[in-house]
Amino acid sequence: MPELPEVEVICQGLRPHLTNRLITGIRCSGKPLRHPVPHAAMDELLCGQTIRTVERRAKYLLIATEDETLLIIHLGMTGNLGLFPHSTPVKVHDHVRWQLDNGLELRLNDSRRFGAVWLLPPEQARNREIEFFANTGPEPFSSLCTPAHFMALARKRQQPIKTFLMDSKVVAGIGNIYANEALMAAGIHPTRPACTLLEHDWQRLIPLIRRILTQAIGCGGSTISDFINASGEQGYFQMHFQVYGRKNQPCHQCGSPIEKIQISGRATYFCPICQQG
DNA sequence: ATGGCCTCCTGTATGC
DNA sequence: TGCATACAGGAGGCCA
Repeated sequence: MPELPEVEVICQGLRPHLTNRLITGIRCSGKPLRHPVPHAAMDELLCGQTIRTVERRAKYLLIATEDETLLIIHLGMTGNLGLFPHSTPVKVHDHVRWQLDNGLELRLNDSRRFGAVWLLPPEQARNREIEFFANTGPEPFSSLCTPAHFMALARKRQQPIKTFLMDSKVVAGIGNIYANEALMAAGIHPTRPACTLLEHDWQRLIPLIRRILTQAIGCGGSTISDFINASGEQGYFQMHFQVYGRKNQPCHQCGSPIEKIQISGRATYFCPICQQG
């Protein structure tokens, strides 16, 4: 899926096109995504509303209207959002289309249908951190992301640090790619038990997580197979991967072959020489 | 409470 | 070429 950088790139790309646009109609394929698409609720609460803000929280895109109704979109593994003229032929896996008053429509295309769409009425939307994001950890860039935060949650966690970083209850937005890359940058072995990281480890790791996410956003995200931004352009951060997808290729730091293992069922890449910490 | 496994679904790559 | 199998950016549920 799009991880935090890819959702941020889509969010920034869509914002100028969606802000102050009127939603005039909603079309659905009828196929469920992760959950049934709330078509009727969107017809009732979203149609005729003007979009005021477009934001990101974790890997979710948040689109709020003038009366503070909140449309929440998650892209799962293969979800893509793009703007197209109404007349553009609908593609296979175009599951939701939000029609706008300027002849364009926002289309959610998702072949695997692991994505999801929710609609929160104004009251719930105002309390979204409690109503919807109660189990979502702080943003990586938030001042809440301190060594103390991570150490408190990791205190009894024997699980691998990589799995811990990917736990959205711990910190939002870090998926498989950026967990791999951040641990490489910090020289930390991905299987190291989370509870064994000391304060100075977190003091090093947290800024590296932020740096990598920032660089990825600056590159327009990472395009592995099918990620494209809202304008249909690819991202280029994959050119900067140090470990992800580089099994048996030489480490850019020391030249030894990058190894690939499974951790909690997820592909994990690391340099056995550079990541002994 | 913790951690590992499985599932949702489709497309693509790989191997026989 | 054709078919079977493995694997892929997420995340939540279930079970030990």
